[in-house]
Amino acid sequence: MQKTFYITTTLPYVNSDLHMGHALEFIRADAISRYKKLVGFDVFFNSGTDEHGMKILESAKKAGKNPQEFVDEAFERFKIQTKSFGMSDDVHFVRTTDERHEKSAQKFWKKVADNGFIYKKNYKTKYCIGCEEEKTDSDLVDGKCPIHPDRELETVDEENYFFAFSKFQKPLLDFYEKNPNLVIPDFRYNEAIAFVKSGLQDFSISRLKSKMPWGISVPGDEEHVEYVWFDALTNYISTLGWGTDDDSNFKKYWEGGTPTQYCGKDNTRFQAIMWQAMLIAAGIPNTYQIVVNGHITADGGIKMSKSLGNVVDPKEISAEYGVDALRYFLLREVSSFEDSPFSNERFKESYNANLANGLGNLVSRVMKMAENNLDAPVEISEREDMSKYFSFLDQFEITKACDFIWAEISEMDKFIQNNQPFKVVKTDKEAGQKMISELVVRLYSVARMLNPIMPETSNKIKALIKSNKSPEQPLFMRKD
RNA sequence: GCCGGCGUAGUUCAAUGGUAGAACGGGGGACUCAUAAGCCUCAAAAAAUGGUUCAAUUCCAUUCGCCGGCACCA
Repeated sequence: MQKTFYITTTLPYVNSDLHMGHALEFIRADAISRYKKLVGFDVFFNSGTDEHGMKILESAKKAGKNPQEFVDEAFERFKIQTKSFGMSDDVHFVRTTDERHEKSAQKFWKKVADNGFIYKKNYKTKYCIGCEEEKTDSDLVDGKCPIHPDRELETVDEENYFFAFSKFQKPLLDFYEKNPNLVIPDFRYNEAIAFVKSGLQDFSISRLKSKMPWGISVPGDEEHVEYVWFDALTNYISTLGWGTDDDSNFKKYWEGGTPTQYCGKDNTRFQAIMWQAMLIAAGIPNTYQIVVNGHITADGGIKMSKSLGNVVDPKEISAEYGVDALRYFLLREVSSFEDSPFSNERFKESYNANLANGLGNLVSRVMKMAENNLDAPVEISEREDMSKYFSFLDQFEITKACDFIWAEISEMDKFIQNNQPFKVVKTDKEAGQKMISELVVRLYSVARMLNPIMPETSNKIKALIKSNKSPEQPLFMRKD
């Protein structure tokens, strides 16, 4: 039977547009998904939108829409935006307002409750009337709302459901012990373990429907809805039909594979700790691996922010330079695990150096020689060994995998310079043709390796080779 | 405050107890198949102080600077 592979992104809160960090996460997961397909896995790639909660309710109200209408429109925008990232066509989008997800999430709640890990108790929190929202201790400055320091904070005291998170300290630590590669990179794993070691407190996981109706009803209690994060995290298995009549995908891809999750570093706690505890609580196998990305910063490692005017929108990059160029930068120039800077200047420099002058120019020079000097397209065998390249991807070292490809590009340029097939072919046709054919074979292998990284470009190069044509337009036009 | 990490050419990153590598950017050169691309070549770096050592960029300590983690942020 074909081996299966499951991979997921986190679900962006559908309230706002996708930013560069989302592009990074989505494109990384997409690249890994394509790589697994390339090496023969049956892949289930999950992504989608988180659509419940107070903030969405408020945004909908502001826009004068009912929340369902609001999230429906937002989801359409989301889908269009992911197109500009070059996501695979077969990605499964889950929405937390899907009926299927709601059923699954309720079933999950019930399971955790049946296992004795959900209970009711009073929940006290502080509420700022100025902001009209609950405040946590970390929101407060000197015990006051930083936005409305003159107003007294109200204490909210209501009955809520709680998740018995504290009972999972030992189970989690045991699980971590047995799975030393759960979280990549290791320094993020260390942070998560340190957090669990410092002690866990139970969490409130519901809200009173009378105050916040936009959520999934708590099974057996119509007065409450599930608090967003408890609901949202279950998407990773609801998308596979867990807890529904047809859970064959869950069995096939989650239980039968190595479920892998991508997330940003701000999300480590949710994915590596809470979600894992929830899975244990429900008696469901844990995630196999969690890959944590760094953040995209502006030049100088500072935060991107509207007020500083240094925000770079992935949609705009994609529109100006093409989807594959955006993918290239995020997969090669952005560190696989650490924070990395992104600016228009950096992007353009890298684009010109590596895509226009590097890859694009090489395709033109090789294929021009082939077109002019070979009588027929070169026969290609797809059997050659690419294990070294693949081994980087197995470790999610995507930048190193790209370095490997570009090292080959550079080798080919040097080969042409040193051996001058364009000259040889004039004096010794056979020898020249042989060299050119070899170059075409090597170019094809570059195209194969590019498949997960730059799928469109990969296909274009393969098509040129199969028809023995040079590109009519440069693959990547130089930008000045 | 506590814990962890980092500080290397203009920039982004490597490696290493014994001559510090690369890429981009900058200077120069020969060539021409190619997108004035490619190739060759030159200049250019270890935050500071002290210690261990025959030898420290690497190990240790201190100072300075930066970053991350320290729970309801979905």
